[in-house]
Amino acid sequence: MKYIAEDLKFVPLFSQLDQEQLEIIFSFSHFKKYNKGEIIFFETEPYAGFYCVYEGAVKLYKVSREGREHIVHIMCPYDTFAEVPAFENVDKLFQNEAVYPINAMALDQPTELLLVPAKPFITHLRKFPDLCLQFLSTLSKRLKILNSHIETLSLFDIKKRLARYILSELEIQKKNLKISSNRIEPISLSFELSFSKYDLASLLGTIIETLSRTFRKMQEEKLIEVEGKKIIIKNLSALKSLAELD
Amino acid sequence: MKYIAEDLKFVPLFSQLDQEQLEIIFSFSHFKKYNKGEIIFFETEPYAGFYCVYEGAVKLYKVSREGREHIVHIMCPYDTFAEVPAFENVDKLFQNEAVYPINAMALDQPTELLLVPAKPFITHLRKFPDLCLQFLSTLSKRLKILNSHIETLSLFDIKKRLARYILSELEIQKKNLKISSNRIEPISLSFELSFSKYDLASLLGTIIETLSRTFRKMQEEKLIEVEGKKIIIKNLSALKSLAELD
DNA sequence: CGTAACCTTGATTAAGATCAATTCTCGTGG
DNA sequence: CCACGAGAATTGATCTTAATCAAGGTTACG
Repeated sequence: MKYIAEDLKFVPLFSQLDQEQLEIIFSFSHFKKYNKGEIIFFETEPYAGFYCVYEGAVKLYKVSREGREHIVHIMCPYDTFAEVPAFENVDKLFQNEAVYPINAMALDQPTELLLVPAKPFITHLRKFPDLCLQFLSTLSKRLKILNSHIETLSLFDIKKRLARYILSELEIQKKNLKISSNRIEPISLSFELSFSKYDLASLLGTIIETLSRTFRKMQEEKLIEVEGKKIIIKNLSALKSLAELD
Repeated sequence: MKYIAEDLKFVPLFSQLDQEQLEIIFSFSHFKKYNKGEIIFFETEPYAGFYCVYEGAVKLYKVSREGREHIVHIMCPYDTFAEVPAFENVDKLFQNEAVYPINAMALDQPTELLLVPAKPFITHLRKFPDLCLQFLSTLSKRLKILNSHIETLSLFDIKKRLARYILSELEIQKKNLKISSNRIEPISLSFELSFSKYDLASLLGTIIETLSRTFRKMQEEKLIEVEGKKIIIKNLSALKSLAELD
């Protein structure tokens, strides 16, 4: 698939920019294609720039010395990631001392990303005050997500974490429905996992065996039903109360 | 104590601003004093603006329904906090729908904060492109800290978390020494806890009993020595290797 | 000197990780 | 079309870590 500068408009980060500004950013950026399981960058690798997902999905994850993996984020189309080293310390960036702070791996078969090289981008950024504000908003949202991730890890057990995850997926689906259809559709109480249960376990800060047992418990309690990758919500209000979101 | 506009210069966030800009921000901001244990704001409370610590310390924390508390951040002089709702969604902000995302409590007896009201601030922000970039850098650093917090919670046991905390305190001390003294001083291998062990436990995602036991174990292994609030490092390299930072 | 907050220590329990054995699923090639 | 094998997922038994419960000790401070 061939993309053009206008496609950048779908990226929330760039949605406020005019055609000319988009062309500038597009001119020094380039597309990269990855296969499932392919590494995009490793932690501590020299920083080139930030990425924007066009197709597929990307997991951002940390690995402990013993090899245990924890997924911090899963990025979907039009999400941007790895902006932090671009802004954190501009001097460091221009001295080529910035590094990626995390590992990134493609999750889907054709994962297509736009790489926006940081140095030309930062050089242009001063000219686009609106883009600055947009970035502030994007980073603020990211901070909020990370805060809630910390809350989840430190205060909730696995069952509650899973309940929260299921409800958040439902929310995303609701939003997507609103965008894609103009007629009123009944909100579906089911969704498909878009990645393996292994990755879901890692996202929830646990391991696959524990996740499997937790799914079983929640099925026994008639909260949900699991068929392969499909999750069907059977008792929404009980799920909300379990997740402490009612 | 009486502060003037120039004092804002010590705040990294405002360090690049000129006198006139500082005066503007100072003109619509105001100081607030808190006693130890006093609440600064609760989660979900309507958002007024962000804070800047002048004196004392502030803990930012989440509380679970069962009453368990987890400290996400401890803010010290010249740190700013609660900027996120100002940037996250400007429309929401001006419709008075923004709320604080976390709880904040003063930790020290006289805690003095500057409250910068968000609406006038955002109105002015467009005129200060450098301040935007400074905020991007501040939020990026915060993101990095939160990422490492998540890594710590999900991949390290309590002993490793404590080792990491001790080493990070040593780093902060090293930095402060560099700033405050122009002669070369030997780097001290001890420091004072600046808050209670109860709060330290909560910061590390555990409870005070477990923290107490962990301190004892680390003393038995001759890694550190604990005398009240004073922590003395006895074996730095072993501590680094435990924290996986060597 | 007395009380409250802070901290330590021990015994017990519970959540979740680890280890190990199967089973399920799906893509590939014969 | 079936067989094979690899990766994904389930299940059970056991172990480890850290939380909970309970009691006592220390410190700070009016």
